Amino acid sequence: MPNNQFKKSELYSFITGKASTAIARRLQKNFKQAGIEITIEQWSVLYHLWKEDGQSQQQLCDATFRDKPSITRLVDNLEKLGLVNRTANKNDRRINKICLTPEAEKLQVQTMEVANQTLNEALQGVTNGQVEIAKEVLQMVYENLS
Amino acid sequence: MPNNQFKKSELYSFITGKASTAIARRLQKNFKQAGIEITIEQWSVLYHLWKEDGQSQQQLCDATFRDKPSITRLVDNLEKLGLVNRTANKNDRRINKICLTPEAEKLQVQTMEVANQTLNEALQGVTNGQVEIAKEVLQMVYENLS
DNA sequence: GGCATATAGTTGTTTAAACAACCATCTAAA
DNA sequence: TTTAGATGGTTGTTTAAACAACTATATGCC
Repeated sequence: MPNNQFKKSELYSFITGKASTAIARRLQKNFKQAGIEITIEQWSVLYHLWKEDGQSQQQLCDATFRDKPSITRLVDNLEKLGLVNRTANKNDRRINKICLTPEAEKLQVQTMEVANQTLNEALQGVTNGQVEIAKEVLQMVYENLS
Repeated sequence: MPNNQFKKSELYSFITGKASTAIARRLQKNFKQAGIEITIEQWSVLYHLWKEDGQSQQQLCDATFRDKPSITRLVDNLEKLGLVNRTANKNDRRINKICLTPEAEKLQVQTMEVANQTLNEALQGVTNGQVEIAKEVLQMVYENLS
């Protein structure tokens, strides 16, 4: 196992994900400074609805890598905020279709700008090549464990 | 801003940290399978106490990248589990010295083995060189945002 | 010594994650 | 057609994160 020596020394920072925690905190802070009053978890759901509106909760589970109870409650809170609506699917009454409100549509441009800016802050001084490799590694980790 | 094009396409996965979430879940699962009944957050505190016992809560905040209330409650729970003790520092009564119990010492070898195994699962098929670069990128992200 | 300020830690509240248990609806097979 | 199993979603409970407000102790300055 040739990787072992190296892997051990990297154990802690890989497992705890300090970098992604740092990005998440900074994004939340930048949202707040921009007067955007949503959590990053709520934003991650909206992000996928902006890509494709009207998805089911199960589809949102797969897209956001969260379990069903988590999505139930995130949708609950987004509904309370007036950002999405649940409507029953007519063919299959088990399924909730989650749709964006006009209010949520308005947030898209603004939040994506903040998110891009945050990522630029995070990746300052990192080359495209390095980011490309980091992305590949993180993708492989994700696939190895899925 | 030459990186912009690339960065945008990576926005979501970088921000949400799917890889570190996946590692954390797998580690928790592997702990459970090994009959180890602690959370990964509790483990992360123990990890730093195994490195250096008797640290203050503030030192644990810095080491684990958590805020003071989080450490207060993690230490509360570790104390309830009989894994650490709080003792007052004699020179400065504001400071709690957090010390491992013999019970916690026993967990070290076992949990580090599970953590290493988990990391090997996660990094299967990834070369040392790639991991090295990923580590550098994540470290730079962390420093950029700290 | 007395007071402002900094530092260490705690408590309250909201949001979310993980996991188990649960209900409702659909599907497929006997 | 009825029944078993699968699928979509909800609820309950514990643990943790984030943030603000707070208490207690220490330090430095007048």
